[in-house]
Amino acid sequence: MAETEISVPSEQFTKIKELELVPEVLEEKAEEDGVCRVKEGPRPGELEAQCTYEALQAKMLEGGQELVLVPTEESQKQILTLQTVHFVSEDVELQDISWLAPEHQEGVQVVVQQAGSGLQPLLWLEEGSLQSLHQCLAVSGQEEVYALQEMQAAQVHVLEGNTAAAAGDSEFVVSLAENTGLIKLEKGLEEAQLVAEGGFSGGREEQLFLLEAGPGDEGREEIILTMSRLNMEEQEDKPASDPACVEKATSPKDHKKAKGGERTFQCDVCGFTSSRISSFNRHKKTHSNEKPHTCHLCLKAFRTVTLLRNHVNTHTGTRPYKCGDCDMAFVTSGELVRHRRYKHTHEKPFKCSMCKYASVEASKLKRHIRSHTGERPFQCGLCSYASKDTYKLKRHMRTHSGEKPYECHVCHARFTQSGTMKIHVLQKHSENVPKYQCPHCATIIARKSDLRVHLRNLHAYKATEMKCRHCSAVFHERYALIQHQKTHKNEKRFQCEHCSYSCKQERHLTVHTRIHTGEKPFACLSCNKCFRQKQLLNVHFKKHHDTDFIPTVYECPKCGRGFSRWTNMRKHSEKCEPGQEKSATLGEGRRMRRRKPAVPKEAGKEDEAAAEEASAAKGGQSPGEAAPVEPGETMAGTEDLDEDVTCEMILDMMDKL
DNA sequence: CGGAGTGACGCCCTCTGCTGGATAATG
DNA sequence: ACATTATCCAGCAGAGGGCGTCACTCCG
Repeated sequence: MAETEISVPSEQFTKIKELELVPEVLEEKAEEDGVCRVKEGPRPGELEAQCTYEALQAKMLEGGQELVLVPTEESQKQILTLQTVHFVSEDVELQDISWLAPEHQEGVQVVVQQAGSGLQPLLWLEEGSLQSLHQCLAVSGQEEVYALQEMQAAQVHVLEGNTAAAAGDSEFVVSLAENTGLIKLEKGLEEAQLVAEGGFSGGREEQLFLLEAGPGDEGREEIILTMSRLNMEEQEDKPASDPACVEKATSPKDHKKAKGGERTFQCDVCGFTSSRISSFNRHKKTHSNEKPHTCHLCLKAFRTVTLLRNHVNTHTGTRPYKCGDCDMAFVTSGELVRHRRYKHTHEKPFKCSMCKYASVEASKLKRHIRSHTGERPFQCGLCSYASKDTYKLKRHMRTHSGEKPYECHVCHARFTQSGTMKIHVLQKHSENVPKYQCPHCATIIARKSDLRVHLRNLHAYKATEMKCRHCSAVFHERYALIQHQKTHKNEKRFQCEHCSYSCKQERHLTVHTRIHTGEKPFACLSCNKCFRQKQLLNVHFKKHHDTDFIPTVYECPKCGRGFSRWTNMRKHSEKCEPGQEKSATLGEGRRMRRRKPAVPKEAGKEDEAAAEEASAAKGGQSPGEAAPVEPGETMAGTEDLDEDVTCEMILDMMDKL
């Protein structure tokens, strides 16, 4: 006897699950396949009639799990999902169609096509006179194709989402699906069992069909036939490895007489013993991968009906376990208990032995312990990064793929993490943006993390002393140092030895001192004229020796007179007679040539600089006085003169020149 | 046989904090 | 004009919460 069991590959399960068998999706897929959809499914009792087609096309879909039957007359589609089958006789020849009655062999073609790594079963049946389902239906395994007639018994689940079961027992309907029917087409031991489960006898013999209807709440119109193996315990020729015939698999020596004369059954795998055959059978199934209970929506298989029901509930949204303290509801009692621990009782049975951490779930404690041990089991395949859990690795992989799944709904900027997007929206597009006040100073910072940087940089205690650049004071906190140095800001601490001139910066005093020394270190290469400052030399050179030089001119908006300095123009403009304004564009003075104007930020600074300049001029001599020149030598502090002072002086010189 | 309880794995989320580039302010 | 510094901002990772799902055992 041959046995073929088709397991549902996880990949396929995922794919089908993603489709969720939503009608629209299925219709799309149907159009892609060029296959029409059933608009109204057959009633369970009409299975044979529905499966009698003038031309029947059956092929495996998605990894060999489905047969698509395409009737030509009604342009309808049925999907047969084949699970596990058993065969009465020895394996049949793949291309052998002798299993068909001679009168039906004409026009039938059985083709096995190669697909993927293995022999992908692909069955095409083209025949015009088949009269019944069992004649035209074959069952394919991983590498073989068999006729339905070769099977001793099989279950065929006919799922029809929008059709009420014709004869479904209410208990059975509740236990598997809302609309479930069962056709029993074979007499035997299974009959009693199936009838007990809500089946009913159909009109055929030698075949066993279980017809299931889908939930019917999603408007599904397609029909899915699911074929799965029945409990074949009574078959004599079943292999010992078949978990369904565990009693057969247990040798007679395993049958022991218990007290009172009852037999006990011992598992030859783990030694488990039971006096009840039902318990023993159930235990034996734990050693096998047998999953006879298949979800008709996603084809996933389960070992027990309970598991299947819980799974189906995930499709239907049925959540029997409702929380008494909130509106949440769950599929299983375990989920409810866990939810209550998280949200209501806050019971955390799993406690870390190394810290105070406690969790609701053991897996969370296990994950937490990795933060102590440093274990990083999840290695990135593209770099050296390894994470402590799968999600972090998945999140990390976005750095390689460039994926930015989170989009700002306002500006459509994209982000790699939801948290980043959230703070972006908060800071950029929200009205009440939270700010963080530094507890040690008046600084207000937009982000908490940046406040921490601020505290670290400005308010943290530094072991090394930080000296004031103006005096001998030392500080251990940078903010205190800065505040202290500001007190030196308006001090004119640099006093000229030769006159009453004083200034705030040493470099200004250096320039001033040249007035007394007569030093003019900057000589013009074209005319040998010497200057105390490099900038003055540059201005001279541009004005007298650079033919391309066009000086910046600020025009008075009232009279149009040109000034090289904006401040001079403004002073003039204030005294200029009104009514002579040329144009509105000259309201603030016209700039020429100069791209970045030396417009002062504060008028006070301008006045302050002018006063300083006046002070320097008052205490010294005229700037045109000659001084010895040392070729190639530049005076320190003259190349980076403060704009507030030096530019004013230079521009004033330009006006004078 | 079914339900409860438990464990395990996975997924997704939030909160948090650090980092470094960009930019503005300042000297 | 330039250098330095503070703040802004997105990227990224650590840690943990909460739920979905399923397998398994125990018990009535």
